[in-house]
Amino acid sequence: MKLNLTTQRKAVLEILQQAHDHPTAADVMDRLRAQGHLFAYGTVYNSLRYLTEAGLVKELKLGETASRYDARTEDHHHIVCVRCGRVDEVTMELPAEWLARAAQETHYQVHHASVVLEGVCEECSVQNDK
Amino acid sequence: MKLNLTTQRKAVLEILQQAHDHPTAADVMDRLRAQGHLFAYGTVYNSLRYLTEAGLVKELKLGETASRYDARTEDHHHIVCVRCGRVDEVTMELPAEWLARAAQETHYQVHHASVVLEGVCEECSVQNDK
DNA sequence: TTCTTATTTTATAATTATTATAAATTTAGA
DNA sequence: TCTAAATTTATAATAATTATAAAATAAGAA
Repeated sequence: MKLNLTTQRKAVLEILQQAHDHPTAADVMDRLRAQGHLFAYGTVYNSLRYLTEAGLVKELKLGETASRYDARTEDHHHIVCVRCGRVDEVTMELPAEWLARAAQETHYQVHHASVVLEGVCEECSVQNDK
Repeated sequence: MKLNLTTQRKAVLEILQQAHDHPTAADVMDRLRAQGHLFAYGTVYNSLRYLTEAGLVKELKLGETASRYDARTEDHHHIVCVRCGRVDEVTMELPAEWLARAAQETHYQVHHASVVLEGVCEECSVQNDK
């Protein structure tokens, strides 16, 4: 499958590559608009799906209602601040030994692991340090 | 806050306690109907939220479109079969040392961890063992 | 018990995130 | 340049869930 990066797909990808947070489709839409790009909503979703299937971005389902998107495609985990909703990366991998034991316990072939941590980010715990 | 278990809330709770899988709201609705209970959809959602807030059940957001519910309230993780969608429990805890390192890396106070594994369940890998 | 108030259920409408559809536009290759 | 394929657009549809307001039920005070 050859890659077909149209103007709108490229613009969406660039938004994600420049983003330090993990924007939702609606966030991407807003940022495109801020750059003067007025694409159809469907096109943004379509682009996000295309880029995801092409392996250029990852779709994150962190238990919120909306998916988030991430241009960092190396496998990694996430941590969500329960106060402000901010999402950060966790680059550490789960111990292979732990995964092996999980496979043993469940009798599954384990292909993939995703960890979502919850906690309070540094900013929030400084602000509200009661 | 005192617990107010109405007929409908009790019925929903019992469905979840008897379930070996991890039913969605729609599944719960179906099983209630199969028992002759015809509650309003909103009531089922309302009951699920009530029971969740009361700590009697847990809401699982595993990256599918619909939430699943679990009457097992001890903290545990889940594994999803990518072939058949079945969900099983993983009772092993993450190593405290791993969580501590994650806290250090992210500068978060980590409150909670949830692991979702993906793989192929025993049945599916036997069936389709190409 | 009866009256009053609070809680809950019900039916329905509204909302949110997302996907589907069909026409119009753009792109690419013959 | 012509034709076919792919893509964008605008809009409608869908799925899961929440909100609303009226009706029903439960609980407490008199």
